[in-house]
Amino acid sequence: MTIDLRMGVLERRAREKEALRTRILDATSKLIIEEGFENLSIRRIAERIEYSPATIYLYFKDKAELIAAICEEAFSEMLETIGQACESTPDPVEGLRRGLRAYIDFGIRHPSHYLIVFGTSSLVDHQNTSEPNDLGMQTYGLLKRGIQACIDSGTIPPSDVEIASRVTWMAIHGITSMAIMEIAESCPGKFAPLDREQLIESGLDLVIAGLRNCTLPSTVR
Amino acid sequence: MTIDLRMGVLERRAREKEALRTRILDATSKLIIEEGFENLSIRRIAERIEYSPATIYLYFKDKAELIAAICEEAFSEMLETIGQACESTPDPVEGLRRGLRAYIDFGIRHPSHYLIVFGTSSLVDHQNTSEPNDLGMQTYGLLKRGIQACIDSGTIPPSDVEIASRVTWMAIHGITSMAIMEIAESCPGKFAPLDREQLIESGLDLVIAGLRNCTLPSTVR
Amino acid sequence: MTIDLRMGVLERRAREKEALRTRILDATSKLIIEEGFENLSIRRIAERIEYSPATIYLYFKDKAELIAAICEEAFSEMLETIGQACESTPDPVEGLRRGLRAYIDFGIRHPSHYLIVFGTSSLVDHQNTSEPNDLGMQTYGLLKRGIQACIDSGTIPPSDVEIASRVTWMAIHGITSMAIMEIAESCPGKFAPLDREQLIESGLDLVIAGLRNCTLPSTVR
Amino acid sequence: MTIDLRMGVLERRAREKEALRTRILDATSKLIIEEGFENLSIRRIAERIEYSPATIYLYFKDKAELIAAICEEAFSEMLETIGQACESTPDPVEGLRRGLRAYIDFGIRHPSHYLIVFGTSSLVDHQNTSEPNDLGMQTYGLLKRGIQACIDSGTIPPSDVEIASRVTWMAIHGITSMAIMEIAESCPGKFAPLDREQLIESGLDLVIAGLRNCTLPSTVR
DNA sequence: CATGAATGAGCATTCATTCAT
DNA sequence: TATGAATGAATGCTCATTCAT
Repeated sequence: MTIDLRMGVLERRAREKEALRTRILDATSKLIIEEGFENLSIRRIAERIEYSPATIYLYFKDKAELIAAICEEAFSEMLETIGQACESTPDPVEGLRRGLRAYIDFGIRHPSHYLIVFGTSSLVDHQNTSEPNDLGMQTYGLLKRGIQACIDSGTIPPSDVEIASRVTWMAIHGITSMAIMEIAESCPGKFAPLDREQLIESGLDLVIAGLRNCTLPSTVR
Repeated sequence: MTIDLRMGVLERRAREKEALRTRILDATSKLIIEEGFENLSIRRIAERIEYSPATIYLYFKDKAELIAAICEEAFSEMLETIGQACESTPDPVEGLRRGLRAYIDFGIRHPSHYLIVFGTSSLVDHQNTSEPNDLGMQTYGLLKRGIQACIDSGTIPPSDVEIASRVTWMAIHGITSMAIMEIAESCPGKFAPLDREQLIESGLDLVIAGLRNCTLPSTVR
Repeated sequence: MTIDLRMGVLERRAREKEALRTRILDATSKLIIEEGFENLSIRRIAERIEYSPATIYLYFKDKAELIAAICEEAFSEMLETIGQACESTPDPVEGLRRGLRAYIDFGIRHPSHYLIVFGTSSLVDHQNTSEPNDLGMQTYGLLKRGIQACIDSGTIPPSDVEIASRVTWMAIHGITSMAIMEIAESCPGKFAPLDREQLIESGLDLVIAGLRNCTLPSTVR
Repeated sequence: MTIDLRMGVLERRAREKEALRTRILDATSKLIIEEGFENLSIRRIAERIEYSPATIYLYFKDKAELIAAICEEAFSEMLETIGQACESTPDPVEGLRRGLRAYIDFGIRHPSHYLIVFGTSSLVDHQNTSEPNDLGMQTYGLLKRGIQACIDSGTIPPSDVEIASRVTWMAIHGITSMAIMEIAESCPGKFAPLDREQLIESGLDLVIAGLRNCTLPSTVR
């Protein structure tokens, strides 16, 4: 009985601990979205959750670890929504297209998260992060599978799937990050302010048409 | 002779001054690549060039001016090399392709310049920069002209040139920034380390094929 | 008992916190006297109290708030001691005189506080301070009431009380600030080092005699 | 003849040197008036005279020496205008009054100079200045003489002239510095914005009436 | 478990001053 | 005589982080 009680206590404690961890992550996410990554500070997070800054260090070794956790969260959501999009139709090309679109939309919905993970300013940080980032790989795997399905169905010409996937990703990344940049309303008026939706759809058209009509290498060099 | 000597002195001084200015710019560039734009500080630059922070203010009014100088440098060279590439062949499609390739190569050769200007970390700064950035517009003009030439020659289907250009730029930007990210050797081993040259050429193939085989909108929304 | 202990801890902490706050204020005061208001810096204060500069920001939002705290402290004590002095006698003229003397003495006792509030180096700061400074107004109100009482009792000729008060204040301010300057032992030997007490009393005699024998304007221009 | 020529050259050089010194002083004075003492910097002065900052050090050992020179200049003008005012009438009381008024007016006309010399923020600096400041003493001498003349003519009761002078100076200093503070438009609306002219004249009335009707000590303690 | 208090390191910028030329 | 170049020291302020309690 004593043991049972103790387990109950331990359990509750574990749950509470987990709950605060989650609150920290949520607050951080919101802060990033609302005030931008560069204005994120431990103190601001602490204020938000109404705990002291020191408390955060009980849950995360340092700021980097906290951000890494955020990225994982982001990746996880990304993986799920893209996965759903891909599977929402039996048509392989349409599935691929929906997956790509989901990727872009994720970037637009979570610009800071996207930029933390794929933005060029994250160069340094990734170097230190040695872990292979499983979720990212899984997402990329989704893309590869989508491309493969198209090849298998004969809708796009056969080629090395690794190359085709990477090339597709590059282009889609360009669309995504430019879309994000325009959200941030930078370059105001520099360029004709085109309709974002139209631009994204055109971009997808271009990529899909490219994939269908271009013979990519069948072996990597 | 006195005059000659004096002129010599003045000249040497001017040269030295120019040399230090260049050293500052170079150090800044390197620092941005190595440690990220957000970790750039006057003090770090000063350390790098082994001068005192105050010295930098002898060459640039403030941090903003220093960064602006880097951008201008970048744009100016970019415009020139791309222009030359475009004009190096009478074939419009080949000209377009060479221009795009020159764009990518510029990014690879001057990653920090590229990232400062087009990288997503520059979001904030561009907002403040009110000037329309003439050189950037001119470069973009080159792209539009290239696309238009292809349309005129019937090699790519007619469409709104603004849309076609922007979509192309997005995709090429994706290729460029991903290429840069790999230079920086981030994501080490995360993905199969494909041959960069092959990747870039495949990307260009994809984009060109896309442009040729895809009917983009003929009017902006 | 546990509660008692905890309360003890909390209390002690509160006391310590208050103590450091006071140390900061004192150090600031001294620094202002010794090195002048314009040489006051957060870092110097920090050195003085042997804490890090950052610590000061735990007690005061910024430099302005720190200085504001000093002013409030000053005004508050000033108001009280002058008020007591005024009321220490039923004779209106003697009451006025004692109030003025209390004003001068306050300045001598708290030279830096006085100088921050009324010194000419505070020109700039007051401009920014939008709040009407209630305590200062109340102190000035004391003076006006004192003058009015004298007029009412027929001991000084009737005149506009605002003018009489301001003129009195000007003269007393002169006495006070000169007395302070001599405390600081500046002008060493420039002038015959007269007895301060005698000087102050003579100054008060002059002002009171002036008020009694001079017909000041009865309406403001 | 050679000697003559040389002397001519030397003379011209001396004249030129003196001229630049004067230009520096003038520029400094103007800068103080226009932008305030606390914004005075060697570089700003250098810009004004279109010489390099280093040049200023050829004429003045350091900033302090330059400012000391400015003060002397100011004192010198003060002495002259007050002297003229005193002598502009045979009536000793009126002469004294005019002298005091000239003092106040000088302060209003050259607020920064006045504050540098008599302001309380100059505490520290005066300590270092060991020289007895002859011009200041002479000006004070003017006041003493004025008071003495009044005593001699029987218009103010006999007393120790040193005490009477100091007391008078204190009061007048109060009027002057408060007038200056209002020029700087600080304390905006804190107090009823009385007419300055009226205030000054009333202040003088008070002081003169005080001197006439008050028996100050006849011996210093 | 949580935190109040404290801090070292960092930031952009300005200044008086020096010194070789 | 004059100066261009350079700098050490200073400014107010913020932040991630630590640690005794």
